[in-house]
Amino acid sequence: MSHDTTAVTQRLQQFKDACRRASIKLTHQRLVIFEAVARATDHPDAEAVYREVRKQIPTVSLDTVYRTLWTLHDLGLVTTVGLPRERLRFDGNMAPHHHFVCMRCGATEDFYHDPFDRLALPDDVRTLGQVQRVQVEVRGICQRCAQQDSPDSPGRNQT
Amino acid sequence: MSHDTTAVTQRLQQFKDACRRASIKLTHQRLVIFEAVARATDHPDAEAVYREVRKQIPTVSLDTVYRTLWTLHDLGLVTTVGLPRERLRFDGNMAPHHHFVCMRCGATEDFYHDPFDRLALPDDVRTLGQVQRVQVEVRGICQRCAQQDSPDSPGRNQT
DNA sequence: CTAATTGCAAATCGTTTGCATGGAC
DNA sequence: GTCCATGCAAACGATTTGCAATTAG
Repeated sequence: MSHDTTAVTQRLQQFKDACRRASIKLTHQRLVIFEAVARATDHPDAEAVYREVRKQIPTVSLDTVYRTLWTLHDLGLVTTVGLPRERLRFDGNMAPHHHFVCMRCGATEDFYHDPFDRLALPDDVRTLGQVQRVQVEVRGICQRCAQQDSPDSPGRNQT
Repeated sequence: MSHDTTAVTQRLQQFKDACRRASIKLTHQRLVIFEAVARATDHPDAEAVYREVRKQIPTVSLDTVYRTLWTLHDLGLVTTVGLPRERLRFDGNMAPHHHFVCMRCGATEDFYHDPFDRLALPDDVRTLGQVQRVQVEVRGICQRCAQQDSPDSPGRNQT
């Protein structure tokens, strides 16, 4: 299972353009790493990308993969599932609620909105598995971070 | 800012009951730790809970906090933000999409559903910060894990 | 009294960093 | 030729584990 091939090709071009614009070097490893994440549909962790990339570049190092993934993230070409650079967080609120997550500082605010508590799921989701809970995740920049628009945590802040 | 006090008291009772039912010991540290997470609204990490608990039990150890939080998680009294025991995952799919996340194995599947791409946010969310993206997170147990209903990863699987 | 739980210290594992070499521009 | 990017190895930090002492039931 992979994303539409044309889409990937298109995104490859996007990547090259982005490199030129950001004037960072378009290296072989970067290209292969980007292709690996762009093609993947399973939200791979760094190790998984590493394994994939090694098929083409047996000498890549894991840290290059990490560095490149963050670079792609900074270019806005890749996202993280959940919060980037996060540690384990616990939530003692068992009532139905939703989250506003600050992509800069990681602050996570609860909010309540009944309509979101009873979203109608499309049927094909049911085929994926047995649903336990549905939550809306709003990503953005929180008030505090938005104000001190000066870099709170420089770089790595896109979506 | 803390949750409704009555609610917390109520949950404390729930906790005691849960302990009895699960026949695990109701220790002082467990009680205080539970109260700390139940009262918190900021999705604390283990360290934050630890700091809070130390105010009442200066001798607790951080690992007891971790162990207890997982116990609470297993009892279904506490959730994690994002996936429990997760590592950093990347997502190369920049098109609007949503996630089905398996709470047992961590597999994350994309799904597409236009209506979810244009959910109307309640106004009070705007006050929290500048919104960048809205995503629906469906938590559950994926097909594969549901089938092999035998413990794939024993314990730590509720929501 | 017994088995579960705690606190401590050491181990583990994912991720990051410093530095010298190599490669893109 | 210059400076950025890579690979290596070592550092780091969050989380987990083994073990002996302690305590709830």
